[in-house]
Amino acid sequence: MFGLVDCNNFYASCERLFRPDLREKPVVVLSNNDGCVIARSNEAKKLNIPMGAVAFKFKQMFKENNVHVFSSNYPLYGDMSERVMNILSQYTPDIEIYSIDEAFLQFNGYEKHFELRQHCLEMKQKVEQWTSIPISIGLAETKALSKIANRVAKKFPKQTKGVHIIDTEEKRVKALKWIEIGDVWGIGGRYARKLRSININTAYDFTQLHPQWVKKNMTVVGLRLHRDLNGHKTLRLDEEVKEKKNIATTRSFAKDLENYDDVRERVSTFAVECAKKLRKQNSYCGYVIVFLSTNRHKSQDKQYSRSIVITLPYASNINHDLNTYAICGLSRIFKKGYKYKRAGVIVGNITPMRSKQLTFFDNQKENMQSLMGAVDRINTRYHKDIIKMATQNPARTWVMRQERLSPNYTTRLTDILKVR
DNA sequence: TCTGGGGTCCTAGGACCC
DNA sequence: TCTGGGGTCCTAGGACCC
Repeated sequence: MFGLVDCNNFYASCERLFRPDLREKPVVVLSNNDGCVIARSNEAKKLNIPMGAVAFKFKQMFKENNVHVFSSNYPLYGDMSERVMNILSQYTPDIEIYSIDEAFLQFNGYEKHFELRQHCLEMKQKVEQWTSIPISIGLAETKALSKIANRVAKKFPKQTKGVHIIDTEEKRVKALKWIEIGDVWGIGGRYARKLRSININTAYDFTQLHPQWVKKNMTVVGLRLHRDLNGHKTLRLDEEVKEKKNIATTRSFAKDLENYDDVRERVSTFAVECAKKLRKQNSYCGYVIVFLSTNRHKSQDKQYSRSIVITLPYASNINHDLNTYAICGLSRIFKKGYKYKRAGVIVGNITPMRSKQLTFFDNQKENMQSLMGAVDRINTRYHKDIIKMATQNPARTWVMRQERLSPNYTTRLTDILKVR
């Protein structure tokens, strides 16, 4: 059996951990730059605050309804996620951490020793006791079905106590007929529209389609889903923690930027951040992509958006290298006369450091790695990046708009809760 | 004033090889 | 009238996820 564990309203639940006064109160968490709503407590959902609601448009509404608003606090969420995953992995060795708030579990041979539903109820209770994060669990014979079982558990908490198991054909059909096509894992907006246009409205309708039609119109990805939903184990548990294939650092700016130097400063910072992420996973990258764009929401402004790929002469993860090539890319795509809203650096063709391909010339100097090591250690110790590239103007402190940031309760000594 | 950020996989088609 | 067959690699674009 597969189990899918999903933390309920994860970010909002994290914000409530150290704020017992917020229990049963509407809580929302905003995206970077406090742009839009990305998590809502049940009470906030009841107020009909939609996912993705634009924060400034709802300001008044939040005030009138005493909605507690938070900026996103990723150190807190990341740490709580790790704690939850650790508890889950005590219940089965077979676990795939699928996202910050979700994990697939596999239970092989448990039926001989455990009543699975009971086992999961205990697991759920343990997670809630140790972390205060409420979770829902879906169980079924395939991954895609466990995902659907999870939705049932979440939608009917009273009847299911947060754990739903699809273990009969009758339950499978019932769940598939209940779930709308657009809510199925793997069916996004485009496919949902296409399927509805041929009168496929539920997951069940989808399972009745001919496999060849699915393959032709939705590629093998759709076909795998089709098989999985029909109860044929197709998608497998992916336990391996893989090195990333791409790493990105991208941001919207709090204000529009028009000057080349201002945009260059941002791109420089993004490039250095990418280099840092690469070193953290012991990899090099082979190319750097730089992109920039104007504000697509302001249709009255002239629009411009471009990206460029710069292939490095040798694989690298050195601040200086990535910075140089990123700026070189920017200089080729930057055009004067536009109001820029967003830019980013993406690195790719990532290879592990242990298998570095040397070139005839241009090999980076040995001592650069030790220099980067020292920079990382110093920057970690002082919490912020006190050593920067000169292109990252230290006088300019670009801060993200984070007006309602909670403390790093669990990851920073100075933020630990005081108990008098 | 104000609309997020970071990922993956698959396919078709072009360029190239012998 | 008329010019093979079998490959690989790379990239852009389209779909999806949380």
